[in-house]
Amino acid sequence: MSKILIVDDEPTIVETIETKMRREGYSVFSAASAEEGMRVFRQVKPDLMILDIMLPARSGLELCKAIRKDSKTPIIFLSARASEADRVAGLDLGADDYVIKPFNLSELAARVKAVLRRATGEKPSEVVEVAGLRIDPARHEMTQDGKALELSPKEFALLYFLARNPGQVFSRDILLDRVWGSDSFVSPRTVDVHIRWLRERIEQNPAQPEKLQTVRGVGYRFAG
Amino acid sequence: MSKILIVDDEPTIVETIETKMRREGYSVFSAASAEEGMRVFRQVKPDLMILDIMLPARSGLELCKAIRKDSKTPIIFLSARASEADRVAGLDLGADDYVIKPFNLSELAARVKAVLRRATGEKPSEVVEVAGLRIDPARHEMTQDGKALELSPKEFALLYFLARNPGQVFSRDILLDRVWGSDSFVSPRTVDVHIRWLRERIEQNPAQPEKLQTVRGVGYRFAG
DNA sequence: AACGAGGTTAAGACAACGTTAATTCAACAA
DNA sequence: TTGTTGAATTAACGTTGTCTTAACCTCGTT
Repeated sequence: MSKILIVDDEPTIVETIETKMRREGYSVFSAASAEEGMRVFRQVKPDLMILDIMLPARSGLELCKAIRKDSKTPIIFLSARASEADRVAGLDLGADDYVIKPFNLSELAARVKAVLRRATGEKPSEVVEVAGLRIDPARHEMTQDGKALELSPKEFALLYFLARNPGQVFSRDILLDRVWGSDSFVSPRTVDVHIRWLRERIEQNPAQPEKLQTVRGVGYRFAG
Repeated sequence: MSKILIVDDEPTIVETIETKMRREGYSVFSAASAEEGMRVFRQVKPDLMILDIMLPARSGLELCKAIRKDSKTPIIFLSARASEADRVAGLDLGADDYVIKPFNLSELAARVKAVLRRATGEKPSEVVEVAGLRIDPARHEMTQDGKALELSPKEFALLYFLARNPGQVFSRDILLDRVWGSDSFVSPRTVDVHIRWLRERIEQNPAQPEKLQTVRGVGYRFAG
């Protein structure tokens, strides 16, 4: 999950944001000054920064400038009231967004999500073509020899993962981790059921699978 | 050398842009309101305008409309976190480009240059034609098999966005970001309702949509 | 044959979606 | 001002599809 660095000298604010962001599933780091912020930044290389404009000694704007020198890490500014001067300065330094205090925590979370999506998630998703299958995540479409097939979300995700790594065997645990996510607690046998449904759809004879193969005692693999 | 007119009610922003543009070698004029902007426009006949959408009293959009009545002067809109709806409204009125705050000054300069270069040249027609629909944002008109249909602003923006990217699936979150704009905090389910209304209008049988398809667990897409 | 691993099936829990209606808000007219 | 209209948003409710689990079955190995 993404790492977020919060830089603000007011402990209560840091704490509030920290709690919220953790609950949203991010790893959170924090610093109370620009100097400390820079140190932590270098150490943890966060995916996004939330930065108070008003900081003691060196301002958040300066920190932003320093960071922008050698990184494109997205930055969201936090500013006490809408000082236009701050805003303009923020624009010029390449802030990705700004939030005005007092702010709504959900609003901040929404902006974090949006900025992270723009920063990381805008790369074109890759179409996988293998064994007559064509899997296009952007269109969420799967075709076999030209014919479109309907898949449920989990089926789609599982097949996409396996087909992207043809020939490689994955244990149920690994599949759960990679396809379901590391925070899911489902029985490994759940995988079996989804494999079965996939076979039902893409195998000529589901009883003798050619594409989705079982490796006894180990797991499953997409033939390749 | 080209003359540029900036219309924005925030002095710091005007000043920032002004400095940059002078440095780029343009003659710069400015105004703080739509009325003043109109006056200055008539006087100096600028080669390009940079126009804030949010202006006191009469909006930038109205000013744009007024100016477009008797001139083809290129206009670049400046908008706090532009939404697709704003953008459509802007295109509707013949804006030449669009810059979203917070923006990068160099980026703005680059766009100014680009717009001036093709000032007389081609403007890509933004009309989308797909599946019997014809969507023309410049006229804010939509026809299905030749028959005109009325759409609300949000409906229009949403349909335009989806139809412009046929086949691609968009999550509710992304649609909110791209169509509503990143500064809106509406529930993702709001998208559902607009989709429903659109289906009501453009689908033969709204219960079995052929154009606006649901991709369960993911989002919506325009068939294609 | 006994065991373990995987296959298969069906039922219940749950989440996602569709739909409607109430509410809020802005624009506009009287 | 007041009333009217239309758009947008949200909550509530009903419906449907998906996921998960557990029980049982089959097959291969020892």
